[in-house]
Amino acid sequence: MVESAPKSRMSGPARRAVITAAALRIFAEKGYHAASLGEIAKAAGVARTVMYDHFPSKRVLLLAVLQEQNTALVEYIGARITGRGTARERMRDTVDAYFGFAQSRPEARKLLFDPTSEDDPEIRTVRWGIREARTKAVAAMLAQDMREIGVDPAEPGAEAVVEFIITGMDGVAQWWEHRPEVPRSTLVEGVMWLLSSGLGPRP
Amino acid sequence: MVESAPKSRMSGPARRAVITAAALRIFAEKGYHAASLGEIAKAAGVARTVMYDHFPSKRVLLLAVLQEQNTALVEYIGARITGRGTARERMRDTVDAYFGFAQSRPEARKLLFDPTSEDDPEIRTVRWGIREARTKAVAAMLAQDMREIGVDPAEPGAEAVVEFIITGMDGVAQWWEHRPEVPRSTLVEGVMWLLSSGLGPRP
DNA sequence: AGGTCAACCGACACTAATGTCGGTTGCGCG
DNA sequence: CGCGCAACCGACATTAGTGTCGGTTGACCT
Repeated sequence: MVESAPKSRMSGPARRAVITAAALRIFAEKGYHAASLGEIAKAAGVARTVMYDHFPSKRVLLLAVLQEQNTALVEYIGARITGRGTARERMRDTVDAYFGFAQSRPEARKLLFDPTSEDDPEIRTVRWGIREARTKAVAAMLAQDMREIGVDPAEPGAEAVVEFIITGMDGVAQWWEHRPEVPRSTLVEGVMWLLSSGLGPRP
Repeated sequence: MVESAPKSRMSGPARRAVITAAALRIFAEKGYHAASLGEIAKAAGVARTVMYDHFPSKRVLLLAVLQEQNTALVEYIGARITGRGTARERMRDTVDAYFGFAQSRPEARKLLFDPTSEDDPEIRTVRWGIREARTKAVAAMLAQDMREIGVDPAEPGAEAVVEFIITGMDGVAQWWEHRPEVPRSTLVEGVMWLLSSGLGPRP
């Protein structure tokens, strides 16, 4: 054989990591259906059929990537939220941590939170669970503030506001990808400003 | 032939309308790639190949649906925004009109504004244009308010806030689909409350 | 050293989708 | 009435993607 390229043979876990990394990129860029295993395999530097030595199907591969990135998110946010300081300080830290995650892992943010209309029921369920976990976390943070100003966090209007805030943050994160020169602190200030005083005068 | 079902033969425009209506539903439900022409044809009550007598390709069909729904949106919002009243009143009317659109045409909202990662460049361009038009409209509305409170609408922080508001509204609209019993006015009040005073005391 | 396990791959079968072609038939219009 | 256009359809060609199978070979372990 005139073979020249010494394709490195990796250990199972190492190869799996390479594959999930490639899959994250491709899935985030094209969406689940438009992404093909062949393309992901190519990006991971292996033949297409090798995929099946590591993951039983494309669907399971996506689910693995989702789980992986979700734990990465939890670790990322958790590591930066000490839980110290006033409610406002903790909120600010959380907002900042979320933008930090969006900055350092844009594909992960996209894959985890962009509302792509998916037909597969299990995928739908998993993604909804991830999204809901985030919603709950934010709602819990805001519940205290709301009670203090005399608003029942369980009332529909309050829930809607929580959704507003969460998806609004995502929107800012998306927008940020097109304007990476804007410093993170500017985003945090803008969000905190709106959250604390609406369109009223800036403090 | 023992044919019994008298499949009605429609005029060209009428059939096209049926097809785009079906396509809107299926595209919104499954996304572009997961939706198949066969399925849409079935929903429209015709054989699959009839699709090609009315639209040259699946891609063009989607673009047609997008244009159609976008003009529907513009008409819907435009018809409800008189432009009279104070800035706050107009803003309230706009928010209400948007939720009205989301309520009466949930699939259209989904198709037009959910950020699905699409690979086709032309589709991407069209959808981005639609989204940007909405952003511009909102930014123009808010510019006046911002100037009045001493904020330059062109500064990055202000832009980010506009993105926050727009995607936040979308988030509320999505959430509303799961809680349709909540009256529209509650959503409008919630949004207006946050926009005018943040998480401060409700007026 | 040599044997075993797993990483790796090419060829194949299968499915589902898009798009084409030729033909048929209902409906409007002179 | 009859003529023609266009709405409609079934059969086909083609492509692209998923998942399977058998075989090869490198690396580790005793």
